[in-house]
Amino acid sequence: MSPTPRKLEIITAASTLFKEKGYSAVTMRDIAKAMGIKAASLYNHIKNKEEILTFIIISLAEEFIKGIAVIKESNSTTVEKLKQIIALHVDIASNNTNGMASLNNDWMHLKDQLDHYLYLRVDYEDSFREIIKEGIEKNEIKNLNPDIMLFSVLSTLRSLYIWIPLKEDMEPSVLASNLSEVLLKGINR
Amino acid sequence: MSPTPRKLEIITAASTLFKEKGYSAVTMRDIAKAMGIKAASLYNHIKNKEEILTFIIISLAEEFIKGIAVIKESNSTTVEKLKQIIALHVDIASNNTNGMASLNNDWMHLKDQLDHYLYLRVDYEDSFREIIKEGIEKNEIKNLNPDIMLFSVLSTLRSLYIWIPLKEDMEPSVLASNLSEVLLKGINR
DNA sequence: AACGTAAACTAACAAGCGTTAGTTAAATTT
DNA sequence: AAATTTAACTAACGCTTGTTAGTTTACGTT
Repeated sequence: MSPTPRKLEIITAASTLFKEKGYSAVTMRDIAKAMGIKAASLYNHIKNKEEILTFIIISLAEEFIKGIAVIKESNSTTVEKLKQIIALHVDIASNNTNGMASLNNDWMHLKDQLDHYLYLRVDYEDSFREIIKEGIEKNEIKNLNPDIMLFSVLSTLRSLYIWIPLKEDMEPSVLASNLSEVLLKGINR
Repeated sequence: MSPTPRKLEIITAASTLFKEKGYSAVTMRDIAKAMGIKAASLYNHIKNKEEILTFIIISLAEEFIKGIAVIKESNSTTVEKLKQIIALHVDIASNNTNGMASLNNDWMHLKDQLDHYLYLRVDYEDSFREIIKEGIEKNEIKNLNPDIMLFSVLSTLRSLYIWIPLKEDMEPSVLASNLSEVLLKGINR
């Protein structure tokens, strides 16, 4: 089940290229060239191109699902939960900026696992929305349209992979706390 | 300079497909099929595939540049300027959800106009950052890291094209004001 | 020393790609 | 009525695509 080291190298090389040009524009020959081998050699380690994309996306999606499940079931306050979600995104995105690009932009090229991915995504968004709604009911956060709050925060978190490489000097923990400040309290004085 | 009606139909059809699968995964035969003609017929109206993408991206980018220039030079308060920027994004995204997908995800496939696009993008972000910094200096908004504020707000605004089609019932003006509330004042109570 | 395996290679495939050339039919202008 | 223009068509091109088959090379185990 768990990939061999060489397979992981292929996935890593592919992730970098997928981020630069998107899945469809990257050829097996591109991936091979980045590793200094020929395209046919890749098939000693992987089944096909789709398997690479599937691994990148599904393993990341499951990380998020596991993360939010723990947060949701904890007995923290809503604000604490939201901060934990922000930290979760900063953590995962920091450790895999390349893969996050595929998760965001190339999921529609999944075949076998497309339905599974869509299920995970809906599940994640539902959990997130639940936490927001609970916070409104308990009067812990503002009573605004939950979908708009979800959309606003999640859009920022999903774009982290673009900005993190531009701010390499910033510690993930610092980024997470600064982001919490902005997302939770706004920028208005 | 301005495209013929038929050329615009091609661009519109292409935009829809580009949003669904990304520029690289859409073939000229796909675009032609969506219009009920043959791929070769497209070339009576356009120079090549790249021209379609270039038109979609550059015309949108220039809309944003023009919009923010007006806002920046106005003598509104910082908070008013920020609300105007939010309204600008909601307006443009509402009228071209498909094209916004290419602007966000397919700009790297530009050739001739790639440099021009990158220039416009930097210019836009600089103007936006300027407005934020000015607001901090004038004590109109919080004194937080300007890059993080910029990143946070702009990520949400750039993702609007994904969410607007899911919320067709919501008026653009209502969306803009709700979004202003969330982005400016945060979700914490 | 012989064997087995892992991982590279060369060569090739069928399918699909963007694009061009030349043709045809209908609509518009002279 | 004749000439021109517009916008579709068929056919084909050279190239690239993902992938397969068969071969070679290097290395650890017997």
